[in-house]
Amino acid sequence: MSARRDARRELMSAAIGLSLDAGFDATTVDEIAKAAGVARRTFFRHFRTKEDAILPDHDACLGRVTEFLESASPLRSPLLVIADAAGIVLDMYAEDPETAVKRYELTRRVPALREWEIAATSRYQRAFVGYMNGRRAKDERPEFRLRHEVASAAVVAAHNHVLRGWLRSAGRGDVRARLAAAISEVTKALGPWVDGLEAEAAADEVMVVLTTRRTPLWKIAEEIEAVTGRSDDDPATR
Amino acid sequence: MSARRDARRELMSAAIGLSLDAGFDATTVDEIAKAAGVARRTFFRHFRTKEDAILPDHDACLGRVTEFLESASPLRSPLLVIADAAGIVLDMYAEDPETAVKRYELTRRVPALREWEIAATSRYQRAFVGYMNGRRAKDERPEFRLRHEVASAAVVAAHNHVLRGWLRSAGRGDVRARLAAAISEVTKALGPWVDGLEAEAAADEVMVVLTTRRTPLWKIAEEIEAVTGRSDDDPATR
DNA sequence: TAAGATAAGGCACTGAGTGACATGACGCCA
DNA sequence: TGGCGTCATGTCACTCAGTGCCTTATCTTA
Repeated sequence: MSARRDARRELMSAAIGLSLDAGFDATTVDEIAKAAGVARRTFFRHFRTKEDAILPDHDACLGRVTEFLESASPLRSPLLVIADAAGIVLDMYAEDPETAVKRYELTRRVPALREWEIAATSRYQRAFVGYMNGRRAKDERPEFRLRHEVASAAVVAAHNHVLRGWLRSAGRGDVRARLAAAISEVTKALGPWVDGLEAEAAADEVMVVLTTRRTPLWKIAEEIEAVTGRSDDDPATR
Repeated sequence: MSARRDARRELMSAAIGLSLDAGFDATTVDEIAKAAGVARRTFFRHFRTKEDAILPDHDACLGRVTEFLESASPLRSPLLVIADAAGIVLDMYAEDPETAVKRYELTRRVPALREWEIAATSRYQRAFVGYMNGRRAKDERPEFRLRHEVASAAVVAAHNHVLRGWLRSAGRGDVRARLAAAISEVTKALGPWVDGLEAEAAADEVMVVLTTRRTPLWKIAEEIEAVTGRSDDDPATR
């Protein structure tokens, strides 16, 4: 089992190293396998394609994202939930800045890798749309569908923008903070529009707050804010 | 010259037909070429990849789009300009609904085609971002960059949403009208945010209107509306 | 009609990705 | 200790996309 992990890691770093050195297209799977000390066939046991060996494991990350979405509180604003989900993706990159920067260097240069990455981000976007539609499964008004598409695209765009900026700066600075800032910008513009009609309905909804006698008021307020996704300087609920 | 066009068309319809019939992956380039009555090598003179032969000519369309963007009036709202540019893409599909529906059927089933299409749409999105950044090249405030990314993503998402809906309905109904409606929705939400800071600056700008004595007032008003991208029921300028 | 350009054919080659089968390491149980 | 199943790996052979190079046909223009 540990041998397997090692082979995978060896193959990844060999693929990235050789591609940075000689170019992605000029690097063959044979060379990568040889450099990693395994057989060519083993390469394809670990990675579906050559691109797979270079880019981060979006399959696994998408799994974490969908899991997160499925277990997200139905009380929280959908827009904020998908924003948090985008944070999971960002974390994957932030976990290993050095490799992330190397990968970025390659995706900048190799069209095939760029397209592969774009396809991956679009899968996240589809997951976001699916989640938002699910949150309003009963109400299938087409206006909602459009807004969910646009909101998901906006969150993904903000995420990508922040990520690219961070990678261009060689992985320095606090990405998460920058994402939070960008998301708050997006939320400011899209929040009222996206949960506009839902907010109308929700305004009349009874909300049950379970807490203890001892809990300080500010903490209860904080909880409600986190769950409903609003804050006192939010124009929608001011 | 006409022979070339014919070969290209033959190859496309053969590729689409055979793929619909037997599946994209199970259809080889040899078979497509044979069905079109040309040599295998000729196929690759017309199309870079097998996917290329199935999907619409996004290269050409992207050319039209960038040309349109380059020649767009610098007075018009950037958001509306890219919305019109999205209309150009939609027109490509609307031009031949029957083929568009067939292609949609294939992209739904074949991951490789889906990813190809996604990569194509992302190129449009990059063009939109480039255009918007160009419009504000002097002002490089990062807030703008983010907003341009989000706005472009939103327009593309709206376009794709409308396009998919139309294709699912087998190409019936007025796509352009639906796109206009969706874009107006998006503009409602994003307009003030996207050209927010520019609007502040533009509010003080002197505007020179060149017209003739005879031109009726309503026509001048129409021109100004078209050029500045606002209307009387637009909350931003109401 | 000759010359020159341009599209198409023929052919051989590289390299990604797959399927079938063999081997070798490791743990489990008798 | 020996037999057994499992799982990662290795070996070999194959298909097919995509490319380079050279040849052949066709069409244009002087």
